[in-house]
Amino acid sequence: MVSIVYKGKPYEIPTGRRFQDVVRDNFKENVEDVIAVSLDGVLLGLASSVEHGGEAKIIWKDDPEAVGIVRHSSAHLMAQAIKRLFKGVRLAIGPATDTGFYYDVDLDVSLGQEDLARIEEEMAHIRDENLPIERIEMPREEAIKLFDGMGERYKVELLKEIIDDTVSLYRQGEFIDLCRGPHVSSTGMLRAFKLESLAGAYWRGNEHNPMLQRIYGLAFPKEEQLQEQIAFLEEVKRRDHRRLGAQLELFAVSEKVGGGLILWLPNGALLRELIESDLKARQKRAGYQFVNTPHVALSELWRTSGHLDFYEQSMFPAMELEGASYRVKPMNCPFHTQIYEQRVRSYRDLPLRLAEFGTVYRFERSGTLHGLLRVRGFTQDDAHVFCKPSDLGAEIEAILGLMGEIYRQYHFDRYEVFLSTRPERYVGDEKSWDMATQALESALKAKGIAYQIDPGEGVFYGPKIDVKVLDSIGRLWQCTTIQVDFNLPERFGLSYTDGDGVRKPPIMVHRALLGSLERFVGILTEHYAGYFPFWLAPVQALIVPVSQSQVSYARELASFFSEKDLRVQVDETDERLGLKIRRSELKKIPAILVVGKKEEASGTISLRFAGSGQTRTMSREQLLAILWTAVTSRTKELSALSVG
RNA sequence: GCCGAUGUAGCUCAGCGGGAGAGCAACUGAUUCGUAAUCAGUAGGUCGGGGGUUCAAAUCCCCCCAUCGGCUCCA
Repeated sequence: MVSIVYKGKPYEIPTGRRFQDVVRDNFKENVEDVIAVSLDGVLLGLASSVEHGGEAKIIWKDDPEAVGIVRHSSAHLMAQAIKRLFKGVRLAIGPATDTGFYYDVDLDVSLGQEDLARIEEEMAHIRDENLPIERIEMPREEAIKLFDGMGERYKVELLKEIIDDTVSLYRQGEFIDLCRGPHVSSTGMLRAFKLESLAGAYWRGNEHNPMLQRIYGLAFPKEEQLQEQIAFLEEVKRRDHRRLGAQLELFAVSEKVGGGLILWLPNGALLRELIESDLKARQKRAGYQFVNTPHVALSELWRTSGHLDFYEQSMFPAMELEGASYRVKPMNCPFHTQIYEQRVRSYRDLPLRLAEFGTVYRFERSGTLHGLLRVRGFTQDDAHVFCKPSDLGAEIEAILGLMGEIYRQYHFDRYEVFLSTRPERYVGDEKSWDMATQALESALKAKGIAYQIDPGEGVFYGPKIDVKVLDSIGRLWQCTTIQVDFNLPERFGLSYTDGDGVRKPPIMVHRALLGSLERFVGILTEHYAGYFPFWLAPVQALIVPVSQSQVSYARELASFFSEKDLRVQVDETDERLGLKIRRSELKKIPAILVVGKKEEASGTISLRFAGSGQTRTMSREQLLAILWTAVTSRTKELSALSVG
């Protein structure tokens, strides 16, 4: 007998009794809605037996702990369905994910989309069979024999690595799987699941191991949550920058040019130019000087910098010409060290902040390319700050400040900060690493920025701060990176003369605020779902005459606004108003300026806000004031501005 | 790079051994229009590229390229 406290009341329970019975008979709760029990904070399935006393809490469907259990049980449900449909399948692992689960299986035939539907159907059958899910404990050796007999070699491999003498298995109907649990108490409790996609995955994530077939599914305790997730995925699809990029004519990739190489179309190039000139202005104000450097350099430079030792697999191969060997640049830093070297530097020159929109090329495996987000050629908003050790903290703080300022104007209100420490392969001594790491950490603390440690994720030459912004639908995107480097200055023999007349090596801080401009435009497109704020919109306003007779009035207005540096076009096509508005809406032009007989007679304009469809009539001067406010204030929604 | 899928008109897609098609976009004409699709007509394709099987290939097979979903990788 042990004592279990539930809702403040103690119950005397015999050991060995299953929690299912305890919940039903002792606690008098409806087992149907119970996912699991938490005993002193440890999750136990209803199929587990009572071993010791403690404080019990029931995990209901709505509880946050329920979701992981449901997903894990859904993975078992799918595995069972697959075993029924495909003979000779060998199961690998089937964990829960952020939105559902997956199971890796080894199968002689390759699965197709139709199989997914069949498996899902079979899962529904098993659900309807409402099979009880039982927990079985047995000696490890016995379990090995059992799975070996079933031909489940991956399970055997896993079992052989378990240290415990006793292992737990879960059984539902004819299906049995090695599993720590907990699980829901019957297959009938799994109501909300949907198979998503098929993928290849290496056994244990190692590319030298056999490739298994992975089936992804969504699973939630409740149907509404599943529907919400499906809606979210549709929203993600709607915002896909590749789709919007084509629709809004921002960028293209051409098979004839090559994968991962971006062609910026006029609209995208304009967007990029706006972002660049804003960045340039802000950085100049912050004491940066802009430089330009070439796209290739002698291989020797990359030898000196250490890239050929640590980074070669990401670099394009060498070009041999006139007995010299050249490489296309994967980074800008070595060039900036050479700009530093153009003069004898004194402590009075520091900090020296060299910035460049430097286009770099990195070889990415073909399967990893993805729109603007993963490319082979991209432009970094790069800079290198050369400074004295005593300046380091202030420089990092200044960078963090500049970063926050820039994020705000793109309506990224929240971001997460990661501090990456020394990786396995690194250059330099541990003492420098510790100093650099500490400098980053204290700058974060001084700025009051919360951060997480990312152990071993630093760059080979130093620790770094990575910043990921949260977009408007809650996704994280890596943008800013700030890396401290004691190594490169040493490799290139950089120095400055200090106040005491001694030559000392400077510290170099590598930093990119937006990261890559390609990537950032991709992120922005998804963040804004293609509805760029007024100051960024490639075409800011489209003047639409109601009929051809207002074309000259429309042209007159167009030159009025163009002279005030607004990007305005006139739709002169001989179409109905409805169609012209529709086309403008599809292009996501923020302001539609409708002019008909009435407007022409009164010298006014009817402003229609894209998206919302609201309209408001006003004079050209009033409109100009609104539009200019939208530009200077970086307003997200034009309609949010009230008439001045 | 690996696993799977896809590649047909500018875009979205149907056709899957025997006439290369639809809608939208484009162009021409009619219409002169009041806030998300006016009507009619015209033109548009080496069916991703190459090789093979076949009397005959968009369709079947092989190789390559690109894209998509993953895996791995992402200093």
